[in-house]
Amino acid sequence: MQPTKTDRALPLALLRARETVMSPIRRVLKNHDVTDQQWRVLRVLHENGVMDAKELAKSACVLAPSLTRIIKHLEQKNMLTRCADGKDGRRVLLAILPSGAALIESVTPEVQVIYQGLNDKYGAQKMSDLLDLLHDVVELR
Amino acid sequence: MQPTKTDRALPLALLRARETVMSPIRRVLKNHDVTDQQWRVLRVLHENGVMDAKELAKSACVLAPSLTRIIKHLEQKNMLTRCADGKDGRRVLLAILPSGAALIESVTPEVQVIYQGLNDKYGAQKMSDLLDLLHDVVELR
DNA sequence: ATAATTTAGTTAACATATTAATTAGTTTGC
DNA sequence: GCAAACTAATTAATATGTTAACTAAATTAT
Repeated sequence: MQPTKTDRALPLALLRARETVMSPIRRVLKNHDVTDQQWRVLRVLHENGVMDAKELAKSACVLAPSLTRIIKHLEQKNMLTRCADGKDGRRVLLAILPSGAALIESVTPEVQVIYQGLNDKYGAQKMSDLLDLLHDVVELR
Repeated sequence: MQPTKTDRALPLALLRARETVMSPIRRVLKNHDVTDQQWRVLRVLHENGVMDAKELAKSACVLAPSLTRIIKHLEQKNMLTRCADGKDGRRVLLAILPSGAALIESVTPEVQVIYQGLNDKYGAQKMSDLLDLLHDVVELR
């Protein structure tokens, strides 16, 4: 194996796979006027309830500076609220608002269809194997 | 399987895996004053010789507008050259220059070490399986 | 041949990624 | 109890991602 050869380079393979998967999903998100990062943030918040910014950033896989801007943006759209933590003056607590939840619930079924098509074409077993291998990569950290 | 559950979502898993792999590599690249995209562009060009912008963009997995900017940047650093294609006035032909090649050759060994460590910890067989599965994802396109 | 279409590349506008520096609040050490 | 160290979040600066619009060159169709 030649790890530096472009055609067997892991980072590039991960990027290409992500592009393939995200491309049709992005079209759906575009129709609903959200970027995929904004969608990720809202989704995580929808699943987990109230979270502070650090937890949210880690779960949604966005960096803190990006999250600051995304929050600002989503706050103006009334998708989420920001409030200070009473116990720790540094922390910012975030919660999804009804219009944010409504967005999630209207987008999710459309995305489900795409995921299902992907699963059918790719194979459920392979998909599961792939997810396991990807999680193992993250465990190396 | 719940494709919309964040903890089994393929795009997020791909993103997280990429972060894990790229993070130490980025530190190396940072020391050599290149971003990973610039490095990818130079690497592909180094492997393939003269290419036009479209081929390069596809191989390096960067979008055309990004490539335009990256080329401008790398041209100013004398890492590559741009010249018009005689046969097709629209095309731009690109070739790596000695200082670009020198950069690749000085960075590659350091990155090799990181890849090797990753391979050792993760396991060569699993790595190969993962790359195969990722290539299969791209084939779905 | 020439108008219509297609293609390659660039530019524009906005959003995010990345690192570093900064600010404000909290904890630790002595 | 207070200075030092740490932590959470924001701001700043530069580079890239993403879509759309645009320009120029080449192809196609009639």
